Amino acid sequence: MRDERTFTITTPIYYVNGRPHIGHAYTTIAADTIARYRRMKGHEVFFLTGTDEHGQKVLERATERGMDPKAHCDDMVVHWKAMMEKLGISYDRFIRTTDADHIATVTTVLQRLFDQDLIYKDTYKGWYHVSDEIFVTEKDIEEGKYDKSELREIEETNYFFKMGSYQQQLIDAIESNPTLIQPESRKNEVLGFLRKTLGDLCISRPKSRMSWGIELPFDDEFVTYVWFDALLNYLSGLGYDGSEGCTAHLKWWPANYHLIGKDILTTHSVYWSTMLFAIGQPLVQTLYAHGWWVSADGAKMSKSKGNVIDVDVLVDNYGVDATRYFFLREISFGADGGFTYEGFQQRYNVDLANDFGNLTHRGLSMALKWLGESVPPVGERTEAEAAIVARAREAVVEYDAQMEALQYNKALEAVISVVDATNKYIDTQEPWAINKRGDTARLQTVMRTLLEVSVYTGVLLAPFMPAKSAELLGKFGLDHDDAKRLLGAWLDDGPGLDALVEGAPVSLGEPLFPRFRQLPEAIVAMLTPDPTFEEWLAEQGVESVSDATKDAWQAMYARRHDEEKATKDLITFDDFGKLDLRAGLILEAGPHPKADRLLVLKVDVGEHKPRQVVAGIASKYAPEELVGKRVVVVCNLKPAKLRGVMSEAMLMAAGEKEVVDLASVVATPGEVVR
RNA sequence: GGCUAGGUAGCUCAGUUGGUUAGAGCAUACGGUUCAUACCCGUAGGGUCGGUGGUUCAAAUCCACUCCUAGCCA
Repeated sequence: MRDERTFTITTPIYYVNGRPHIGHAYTTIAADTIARYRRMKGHEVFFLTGTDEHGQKVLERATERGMDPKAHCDDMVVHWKAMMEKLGISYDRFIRTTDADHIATVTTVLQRLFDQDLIYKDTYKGWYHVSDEIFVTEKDIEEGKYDKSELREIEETNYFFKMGSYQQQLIDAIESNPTLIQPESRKNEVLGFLRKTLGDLCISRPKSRMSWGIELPFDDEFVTYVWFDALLNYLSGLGYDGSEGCTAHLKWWPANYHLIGKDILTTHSVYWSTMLFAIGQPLVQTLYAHGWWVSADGAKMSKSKGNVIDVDVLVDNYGVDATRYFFLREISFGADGGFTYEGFQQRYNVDLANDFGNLTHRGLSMALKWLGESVPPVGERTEAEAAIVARAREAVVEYDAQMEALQYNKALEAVISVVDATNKYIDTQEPWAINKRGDTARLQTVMRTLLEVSVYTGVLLAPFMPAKSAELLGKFGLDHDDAKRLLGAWLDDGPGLDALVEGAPVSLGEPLFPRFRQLPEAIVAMLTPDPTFEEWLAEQGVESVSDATKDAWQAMYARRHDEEKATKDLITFDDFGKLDLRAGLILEAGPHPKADRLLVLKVDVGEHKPRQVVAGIASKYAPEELVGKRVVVVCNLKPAKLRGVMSEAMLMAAGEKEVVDLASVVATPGEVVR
């Protein structure tokens, strides 16, 4: 058994035949978060990820581009590393199947298994589709899926791995080790698969058909087929050289977790496990197959439908930390999740802006305003503080257990529950009232509690939100080493909410997560399908256009495109007519009894009695300077109580956040404005 | 056609091995509060747990059939 204070986690290596998408990002974020957590716990971590670069599709793409396959891969890998960078992924090794050490390992393993008669050569007959370069089944042919003139019955020789001989050993291993495949339902799925007879695995391709791969050491007419090559990265990436007596990888192998998407469950649970049997290496401790993010509108994701989950866009608009948080918070790791941008923003606003971000900001604001820019003394704690401490202690235990089980959403729930409890605590303690009556000692205790909770959340959220956590802890003069130290102490003895040092400087800074009132423009634009010329042509049912008519088509496309853009967000004249805008004259103005920012006005809008209007303009105008001012009033807005005072209309004013100026028109009160 | 996953409040979902009045968040309504990012706190309404049948003292949970949705495969 390996040292428990080391931790190995892997993602699949990603096939470079395309660009990274949400599926890759999701697995990688999950792996990164647990890797960061284990490092914080003081464990030695090896986080392995990388790219799978051999095979037919990569070769095809390289050929299309007129490039050498390796050069093509070098080019593609840039996108994958950029994704990792953007998502803040702290991998320890980025392995490529074209790396020399990996190729050496695969070669050694192949030779060994061949020498042990675990790989054999066999010939089979099949229907080969010439232009698609694949073997097709009898059934496909019966169903008429392929053009008969393209099919040729050929005999092909390949090498096979004796996978089938390990069937029973594999079933036994899965049944005797309940944590080998998770979640539970996946384990049952694999056992179901193993009820059928397990065949042997074809592990080669003749070079004449596909040359981009690792050459078989015992037959230079063949290369290794991708799975055998790719799966071995989990060992080669950890230093395994393929020889029987190799021990270089044993510090890290067996890995604690292989994280995979549910689509590659069989290859990992069956192919990889039997390969490990053959090689004589222990199986991974846990193979964890997680679910998918799908578009919540039920439709398959596609660019033209505008329902693609674009991680880049999320990161650009909401930040990398919020993006990481969302994917791990929203659903249970293992289950599928439905994604909408509205849902994302709602989760962001509720959890991050309103609850967590606002809590830290309001706590700091109060403390700085009333007690100055340093950590106040703890003072005497009452039951209320004891309850918060107790909640924090419970939450750490829960958090740690859920993190270890990769139940990220539950770990986050535990942290957020402390945030919720603290918001309630503020409500019941009413620090503003304590401040008013001048009870400094009590105020210090309450403020200190709030600051301590901020530190607490900052530490526990660090694996999920490294940058925001650092920003928050920085307000208290703490860094990641402090976070590590604190976490260690809390795991041993429980948190006491006494991490800060009295008198240490604190600063307010900016709110961590600004609230979003509307979806960012970039996202709205993306959600509105905007077909390219080619897509538009296809929509018109036009398959191809001659050069002669192309200009005309393009002009038509441009015209339609502009028209659609111009009409998209327009309202009709009728819509506008619904507004009852009138000239008004302010007769009276006074402060709102219960809100500093509001004023209560009486405005003549030409009716027998003036309207009462509550307006949020106290920051700009004193009541006395408003009397006599001529304004524009929205008269058919549904009346609403604003902090207890009824408002029967609204003043029009310039200014997005703060009022800049009131709209004014010199006319008899009641005159229609349009 | 086969396999897999799912169907629980208006929305998104929890519901461990069957066991009190089926929960949470959001949304809605009402109330409280002013420290804060128009935020926070409280209360309320709202569900024949897809349907039918069965096992059981007891079913959202187990079984059978069935309808619907999604994905995969042939």
